Amino acid sequence: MVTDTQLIKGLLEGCILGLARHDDVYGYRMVEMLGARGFDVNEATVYPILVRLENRGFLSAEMRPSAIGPARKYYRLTSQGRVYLEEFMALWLRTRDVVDRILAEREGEVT
Amino acid sequence: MVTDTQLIKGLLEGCILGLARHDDVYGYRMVEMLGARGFDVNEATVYPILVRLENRGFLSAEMRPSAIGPARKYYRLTSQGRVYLEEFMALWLRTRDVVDRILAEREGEVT
DNA sequence: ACCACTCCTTTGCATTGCATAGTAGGTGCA
DNA sequence: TGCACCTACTATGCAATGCAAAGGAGTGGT
Repeated sequence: MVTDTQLIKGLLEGCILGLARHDDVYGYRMVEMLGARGFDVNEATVYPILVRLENRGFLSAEMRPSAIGPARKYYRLTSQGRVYLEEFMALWLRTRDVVDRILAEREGEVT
Repeated sequence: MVTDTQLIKGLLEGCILGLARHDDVYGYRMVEMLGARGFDVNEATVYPILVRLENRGFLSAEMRPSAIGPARKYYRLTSQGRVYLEEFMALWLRTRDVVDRILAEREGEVT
């Protein structure tokens, strides 16, 4: 499982917004989804991020009853959140390419 | 310039090891190299990382005189450091792919 | 009554990047 | 000599993040 605490700093926020892009999702479900995709993260990691994203206006929340347990807090991406997600994705692509380039450099290519 | 404080957390360490992979490099030069590759980082960010990597045995240091200024502290990747760099690269590739997959998901692909 | 599962919340800590500031060696020009 | 200007490393303190640990509350099975 991909779980280096330092490596995923800052990535989770964007990934969580990404998960809520198409459908409303509740926190516990996000933990499961992230795990299924390779991010073995803790609930105590995801929930504070959701609170933060809601406070910043990137997610809106709504409680809905569940048939099999306590009520769920469904999160929906706001229009502001959509803009922020776009910015995050652009930043991610650039950062990703910089790292890839540095790690791929061979002898003699150094400048 | 790619400079989201949170996004690059944990990435810099591996990138710095990567820069010292083929040739001995001194700290000030690394700041320049990172900047040239798209990471606009501060000296106060790079030097503590170098100290940390040296203490952990991943880099070895040696002072050498310079023709144009004060002596430079050249860092060389140790065999331990080489192993650690390999591990970092593997972790990076996995993490990168997970993020890419989450951000690329379209409606209906959600599970 | 007890346990397991689901779902959310809070507290406190370790790690990291970095702004800020300081120290110091060397060159070149007046 | 004095001074400006690079080069190069070091130290302090803060903010943001992930997360271990713990708890609470709802539901269903035995």
